[in-house]
Amino acid sequence: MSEQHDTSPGDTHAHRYTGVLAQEIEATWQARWAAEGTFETPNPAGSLADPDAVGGRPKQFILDMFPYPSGAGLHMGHPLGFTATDMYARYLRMTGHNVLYTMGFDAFGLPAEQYAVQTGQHPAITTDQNIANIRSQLKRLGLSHDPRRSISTTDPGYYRWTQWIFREIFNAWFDPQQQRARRIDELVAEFDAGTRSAKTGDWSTMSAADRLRELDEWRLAYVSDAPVNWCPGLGTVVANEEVTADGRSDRGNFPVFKRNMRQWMMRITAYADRLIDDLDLLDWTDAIKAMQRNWIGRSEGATVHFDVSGHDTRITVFTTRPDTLFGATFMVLAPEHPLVDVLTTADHADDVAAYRRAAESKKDIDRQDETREKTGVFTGAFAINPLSGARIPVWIADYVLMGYGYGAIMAVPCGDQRDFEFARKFGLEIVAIQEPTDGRGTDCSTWDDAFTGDAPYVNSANESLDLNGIATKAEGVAVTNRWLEAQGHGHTTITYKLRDWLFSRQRYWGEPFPIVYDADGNAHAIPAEMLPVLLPDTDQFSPRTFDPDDAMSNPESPLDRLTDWVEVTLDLGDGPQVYRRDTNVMPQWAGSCWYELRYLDPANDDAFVDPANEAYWMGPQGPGHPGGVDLYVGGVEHAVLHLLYARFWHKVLFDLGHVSSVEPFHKLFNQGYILAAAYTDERGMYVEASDVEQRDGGYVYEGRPVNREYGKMGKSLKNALDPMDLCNEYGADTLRLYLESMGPLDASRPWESKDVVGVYRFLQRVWRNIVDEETGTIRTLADEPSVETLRVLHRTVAAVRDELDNLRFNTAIAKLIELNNHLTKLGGCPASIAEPLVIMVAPFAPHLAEELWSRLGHAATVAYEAFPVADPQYLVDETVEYPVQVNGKVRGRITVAADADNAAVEAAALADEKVIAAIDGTTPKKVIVVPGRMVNIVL
RNA sequence: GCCCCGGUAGCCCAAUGGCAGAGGCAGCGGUCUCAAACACCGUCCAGUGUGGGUUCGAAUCCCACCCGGGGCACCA
Repeated sequence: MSEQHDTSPGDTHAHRYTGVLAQEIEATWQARWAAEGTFETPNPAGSLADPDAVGGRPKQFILDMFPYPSGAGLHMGHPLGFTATDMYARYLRMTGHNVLYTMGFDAFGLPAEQYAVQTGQHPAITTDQNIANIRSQLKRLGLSHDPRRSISTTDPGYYRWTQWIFREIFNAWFDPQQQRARRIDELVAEFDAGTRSAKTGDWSTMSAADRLRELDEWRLAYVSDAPVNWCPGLGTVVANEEVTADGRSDRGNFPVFKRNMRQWMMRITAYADRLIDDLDLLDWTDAIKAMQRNWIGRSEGATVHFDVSGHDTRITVFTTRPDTLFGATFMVLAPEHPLVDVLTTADHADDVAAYRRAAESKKDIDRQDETREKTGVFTGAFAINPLSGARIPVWIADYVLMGYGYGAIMAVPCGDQRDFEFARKFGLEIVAIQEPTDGRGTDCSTWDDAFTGDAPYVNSANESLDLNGIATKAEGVAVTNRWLEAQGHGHTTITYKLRDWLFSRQRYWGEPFPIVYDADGNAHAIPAEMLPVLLPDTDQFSPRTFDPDDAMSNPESPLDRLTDWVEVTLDLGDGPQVYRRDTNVMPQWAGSCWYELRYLDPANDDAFVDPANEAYWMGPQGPGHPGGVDLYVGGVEHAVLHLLYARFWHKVLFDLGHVSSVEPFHKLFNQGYILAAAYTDERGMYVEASDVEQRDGGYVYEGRPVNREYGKMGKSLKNALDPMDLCNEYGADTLRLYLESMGPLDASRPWESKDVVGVYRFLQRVWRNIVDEETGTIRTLADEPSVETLRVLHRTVAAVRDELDNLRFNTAIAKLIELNNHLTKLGGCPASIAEPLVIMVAPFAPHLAEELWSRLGHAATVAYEAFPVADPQYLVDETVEYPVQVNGKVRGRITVAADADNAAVEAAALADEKVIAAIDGTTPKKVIVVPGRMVNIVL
């Protein structure tokens, strides 16, 4: 990978476009772009304002998911997305747009902290070094960023505003009637006026401390003592979204335990409906929308109350199938359900206690193993089915989860597979309440599984409710819900899988909370003018970590140790008092929840963004348009976490009047992964892919045969390639072109180093068609281009525009290669074609294009030259060749004038010799003429 | 198990329901070279995962299945 595609010493092509020349050209133009501020983008307002330069141009805000500045630098996935957005941004500039395009760094987080723990070096230092390194790598790729707008989430000038937004969220509540966030003082005013009742008591008689507690019940950011994901191996709690399906931490892969702890939460659940509903406003793929809908998990059904025999209490359940209530033959509580203690009879107490102990000790991962048999025990209690009046047994079982619905279910074994299995195992009653449509009959003892489809109801009537005869679930549900509501047994309900967002972490390298506690333990937000709360300096970066399996350990934040910092005297309005600082830090997601907004106005000290700049770059583009970034490109791995959190913050900012856009990211495009061959030895361990040799149709590593597979390029599969190595060998323009020509941007594709030479040859031919390889002078052809050449040119112009408008870089590149191949066959490029060619190449290979543009005699950059427009007269041919099919098989070809009508085409087809032979005297039943396409004769 | 995405030449990939091929790689033949590499010129290569259906006509639309990738999952 280190050899360069250079001319050998004896080569006479002194001016051939080689890897070495490419790098010289690239360095020259990168320096010039930086010196001239070529890609600085004007704002309508504020410190970057230049209203004249903004002009009447339409705007486009093109955004990449910003990278974590890893010590390893960029990996190949980064330039894949980044060059795609760069090509698009450059194209948009050449089509008259004011383009905002820049790059920042998501620089808080675990890796820098862990590196600091290992080396003793402060994470701020390594972070700065890594950012400097990545900036130079980005520069080498020729990305047309506005360098003035670059930010890092770790910069106090940035996280000041992250803390400020947290403060806004803390000082806001969600009004369920208006379905939006409002300021907390408006809630206080409603309480004072008596127009809204408090949740925890009578506001008018509450103590000051109780009133603070009441407000905490409403705040969008609040401290809660609730089950959280405690990860002893990391020494911190983590969010639901950071726990993998098998109950381990996303980072580090340590076991995670559910524990009650006092932690900061964000009330994202209040926004569940809007987060689902507003997906309809977005230009995202259905796949990503489905993932978000899935994660939020809105489920419509009913709450139903069951009386308990001999108790003055009711068991409340959530069900999506209230229409099957007549079939509820038992109930199941989660083992942790608070009613278990109340309901369990003396003779079942030992069994229940033993079962609860066993369930408690199980990790989530064990409880989620779906293949294992159902378990459970009877409590001895009986509930009353409100529809049938039947006495039904109450069990506990760990297939019912405390964290969903009410932690209790009504079991309808005939209509729910889990309940069916449970009933079969423990011999509980199964009654059919529908006549299954598959002919299995209504004797459930013969059934193999539950029946869940639409079917007429049977056995489903009491004195005041009759479902029998109804044939659809939808109607059955509606009728039952009306009855439940009328009888006071329940009501329609919507539940969500989405939980509130656990927002605090017991780490060092993150944003400190802008929160202090008074002597009574009440939380107070630090006034905006006192921000930022700087992350204090220390050389003890590590939280206390524990045995990964020690579920009962307790978090200890690194900031707890800094007693001088924790105790602080502030005047929050009641005179100077001693406060205790919050010692948590925010999760890494915080900084990425709003970074796109800071790009708009990065140096603003008065606001996180000037409203005029937000409205210009991200405001709604018309009625019904949600506003937001015009194009957001990044990996699908952020489908839930980042995108959900950022949407939530944006909506809060919208509700509070800080932004005009309803959504942050209008169009989202997910790039694919770069895959590469990876090799495993006989133990199944990955071996260094670059050291594997191909031999006799097999693959060998250190003399031993290895297996080839494909996987995402990266460290873990030992198949990573450094993009900078490619730049060193061929130059950045070749790398850019190769990455985007491999396939559509959203497809994952295997890297094949041997294929890179294809696009490299293309650039070499473009160069050779314009520049003499011996002398370095321009060698375009003086002759006017033929009509045929003009047709190729204008078809290419039209096609490249169309492909780029739709982000199809691979086919756009193919069209340019086609044009260039045509020119190569001519023996060179006619002078009048050179400029449109160079302009069209510019978005893809900007350095090469700048160099050619300059050599063609232009002093200014090509970056703002108008992209060619196709002349329609060259897009149509004078004649068209039609294939003529007889019964769907091509039997002949005719050439007719392009403007011939269908009758003329048909006549010409029927007159063709080969067609006449194929028809063989029969009279065609039908002749289909597809204008411009083909003729089909049906016999 | 459920939900997405994909399956076209040896490989990566194109193809508004209309002649299966735009582009690249590899292969093969040639030019250049003492020879090679680079470069250049030319050229071979399939019936679109499988089985049905709709249609004058299907890679494309519909149904079922197979394979690969991703997400969710005892969510009531």
